[in-house]
Amino acid sequence: MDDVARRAGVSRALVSLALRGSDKVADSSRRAVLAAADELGYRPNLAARNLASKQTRTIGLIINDLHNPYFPGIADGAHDAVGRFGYRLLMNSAFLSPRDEIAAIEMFIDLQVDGVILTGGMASSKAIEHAARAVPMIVVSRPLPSSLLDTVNNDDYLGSTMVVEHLIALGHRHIAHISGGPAAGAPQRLAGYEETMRAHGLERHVEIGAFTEVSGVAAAQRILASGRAVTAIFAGNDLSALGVLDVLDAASRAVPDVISLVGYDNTSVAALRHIGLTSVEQQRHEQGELAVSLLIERIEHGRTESVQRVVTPTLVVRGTTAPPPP
Amino acid sequence: MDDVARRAGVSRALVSLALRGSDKVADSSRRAVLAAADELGYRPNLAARNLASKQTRTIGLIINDLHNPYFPGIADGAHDAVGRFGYRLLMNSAFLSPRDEIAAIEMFIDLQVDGVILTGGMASSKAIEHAARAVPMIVVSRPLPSSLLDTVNNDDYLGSTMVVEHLIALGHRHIAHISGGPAAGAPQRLAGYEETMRAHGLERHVEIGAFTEVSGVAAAQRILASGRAVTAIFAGNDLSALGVLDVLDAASRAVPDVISLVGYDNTSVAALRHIGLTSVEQQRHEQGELAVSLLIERIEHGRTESVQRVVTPTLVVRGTTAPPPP
DNA sequence: CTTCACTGTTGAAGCGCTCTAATCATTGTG
DNA sequence: CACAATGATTAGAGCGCTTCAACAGTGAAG
Repeated sequence: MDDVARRAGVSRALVSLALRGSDKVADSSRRAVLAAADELGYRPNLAARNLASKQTRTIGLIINDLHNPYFPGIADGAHDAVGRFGYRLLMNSAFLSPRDEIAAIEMFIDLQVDGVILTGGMASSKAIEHAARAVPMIVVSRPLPSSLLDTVNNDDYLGSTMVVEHLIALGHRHIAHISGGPAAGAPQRLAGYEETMRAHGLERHVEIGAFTEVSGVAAAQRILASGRAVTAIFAGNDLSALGVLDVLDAASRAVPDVISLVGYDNTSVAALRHIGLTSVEQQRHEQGELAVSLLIERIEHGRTESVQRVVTPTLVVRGTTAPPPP
Repeated sequence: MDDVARRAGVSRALVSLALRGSDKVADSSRRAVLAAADELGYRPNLAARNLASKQTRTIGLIINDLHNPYFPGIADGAHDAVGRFGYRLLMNSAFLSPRDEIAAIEMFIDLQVDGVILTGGMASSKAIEHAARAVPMIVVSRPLPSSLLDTVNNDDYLGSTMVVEHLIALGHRHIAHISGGPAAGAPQRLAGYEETMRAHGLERHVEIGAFTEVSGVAAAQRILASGRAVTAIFAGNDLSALGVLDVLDAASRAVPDVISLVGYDNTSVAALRHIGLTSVEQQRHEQGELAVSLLIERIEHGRTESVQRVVTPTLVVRGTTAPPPP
């Protein structure tokens, strides 16, 4: 920076101001500084800048599982929003391990990021709240009520009722649900299913599974083995729906002619033509954007009371749902 | 840090040494420092540490496209290796934009990371080489020969010959290839296909596409429309294979009974039971690990001559390949 | 005893920036 | 023409750590 100052014939302080676009720098000096910096190939050292200014204009995003096609949409939204606010994004993954998840949060805190977005995740709420004391934090796609942090979630209950209403409107009466058990959002989806079925006076049929392909396979096999005349299956998420799809295929139950199938999350796999799974879009892009703007409120306007935002999902109808056979 | 020093009854310098596990700290002092740090909940400021020590023990990983299921495997490998070397990983995405890709690299340089791993990517080799002058860099899964950086790639030529040999061994003679055009690795896969076909005296049938689902759809339609008696299709990657699968399905050409289909990359989608696509595993975990250790060689042992490592792929046979119909 | 070689510890000088308060230059005002 | 007001610039302290050279303290060797 001294070199740039010398070359531009100004002081180091002015170089600092000019480079950050201060309006109290004369146009002539600004041009001289910019030219000198360019000629010297000067790039400011962020560590020094962060240290001196005590802020990084950086937001840390922790992706729970890189292999899960659900999360990239959130990252996209965050990326777009962050750019608008003049911040930058730094990412890390929890690599599906609560240990690594906490390590990622702590690393961001040590790096002095201005805020942290945590997606999904399995770390204990105690550990997360502890971290939230050290940095503005928002948890996305995991219902985690806390007075210390904000949350953004899709309305899983509503999304679930939309699925069931769709199936009922098609004429289905025997609809089974494969629940994700205790996984994030699963209880809400289960509740939506149960309430809607009850409201329509229909009998419920729930299999407890998980949000994985194999659990979908197992649950589908149990449903077939039960002998009950199910005409539609509402899987807790897309991945388990794919497991179901495979079982139905192997058992020669045509989808959707004999059995309709619905997933949840509207992941890229569901959108593949060859799969064409009816699913629920959680507005991930919007969730990501919302997370950033809520974080900025805390960072720049010092908000401290916690906010829980809910986003409205939409049903994406594809080829796996149709009226039941006569 | 001063607080910790005071509480432990030592100097700040010794706190620094103790916290970093120096062996020239008396056990008693070390315990005192650790206890004091713990009681005070002290966490060192990384910006300050990086600034003072001029190293970050951090490696930056740039994922070309978060939506592409190919990349997480590399990240996993890098994550594992980085831990073994006592470094930490920081990630960013190129969000499929050459602009953002360069921005991500520059951000890492500004943050003074010790090394950068670039996966895939579309930035110009000139821009990448320019960045490689500022920080040790390695490019993974993109053939980019340069004396300024290292590369790790899967042997696409070999993988491609393995696919063709597999199909020929099954009895296929009329094998079409859908090329990824100029995409990373595509020319090598094309060459492997052409050479192997030629070596066996078989006629080649190449459709130029891209590494996307829609391009697979278009190419498959062209193949069917050509009227040539193709019994096997080797798609350039899994995604385009899925497009092919859908077209074959719609045209009632049973896979693999009538037509065999092979992809490339062995992504998680190929592994889904319902898809079960025969594909080529690029040893992504190994590529990620290798990238880190090559980077460490540059960082810690000052290696400057460039290294190009090639990893041997393996064929993963699943349900989409079988002997051709009689 | 003195000397020497360690081991353990510390004071102080930076690392490369930002930011406050002070200074300098210029213009407008009475 | 002095003076205030405004705008542009700068000196220098400081951010929280590392690191180097210097310094005690200790026990072995002479």
